[in-house]
Amino acid sequence: MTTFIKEIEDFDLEQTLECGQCFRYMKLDDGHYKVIAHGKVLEVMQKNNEIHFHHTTLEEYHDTWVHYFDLDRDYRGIKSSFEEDLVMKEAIAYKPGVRIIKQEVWECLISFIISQNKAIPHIQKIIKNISEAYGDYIGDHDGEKLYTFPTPEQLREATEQDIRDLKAGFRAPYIIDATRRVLTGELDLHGLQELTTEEAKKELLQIKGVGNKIADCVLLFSLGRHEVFPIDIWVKRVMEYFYLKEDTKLDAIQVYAKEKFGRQAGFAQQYLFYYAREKKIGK
DNA sequence: CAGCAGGTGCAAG
DNA sequence: CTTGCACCTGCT
Repeated sequence: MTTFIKEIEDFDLEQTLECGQCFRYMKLDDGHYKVIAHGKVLEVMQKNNEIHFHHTTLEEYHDTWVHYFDLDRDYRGIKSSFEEDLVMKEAIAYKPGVRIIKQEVWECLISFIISQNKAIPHIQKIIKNISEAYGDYIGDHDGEKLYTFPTPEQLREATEQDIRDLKAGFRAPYIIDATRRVLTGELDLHGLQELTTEEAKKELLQIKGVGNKIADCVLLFSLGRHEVFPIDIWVKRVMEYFYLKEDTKLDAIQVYAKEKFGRQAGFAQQYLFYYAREKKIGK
């Protein structure tokens, strides 16, 4: 175990972790981050274009973190493909170091089920509550015990009331439904990788509490379907404000975005989302 | 205290 | 098929 240093362009650790796509990270006083993913706690920091992965190995870096942070992809090329669009150019210039994290499918699904009608700190709190109650202990931070996000098997005995008590509120039955579907084999999480985007989305939409937006988030943030364009309230606002100039139905925004951004739409979504949320565009 | 937040299900038109 | 509203919870 040692520190592994990677030099990289077009990547900003803070922007990538805090752009709203993932929830299990902590910023430390010294600017380091702790990230919980893949059953591990990663301590990581950025110094200019160097990323320092602490207490890890070259092997773990290659097996886990390079994929998690999407470090093999050419973001320079992706960004330049958008830059003739002046809105995109502005959004990219604002947070040029965002990358799309590749999360574990199960955790991503439950995280975005929880996200509905909630702000990020609340989402993080509920995920933490569920992890502490059902996940595995994986270490300490500042006197606090850290836990993995529980597997469907670990959630097997949880009742709706149990989950409700962890502050999940009306989302509790949705989480129970997702767990049940995975445990019975009705939903094959691993199998989603093999399906087309359209087929995988259809599977995800079977789950109670999963609609268009959450299904798209799972497709983009855990299944690597970079052509999907999740539309939440901020993306709706930013699209209406800069492009459509009037109140527009989600379906129509979807069509417009697909037309405009093509198979890279997911990346465009993330730059636009972050820009809109930070600048409170259209609010 | 009422209103609202990174949506969705459900009942009514 | 489209629209409007309730929904846990916690913060303003």
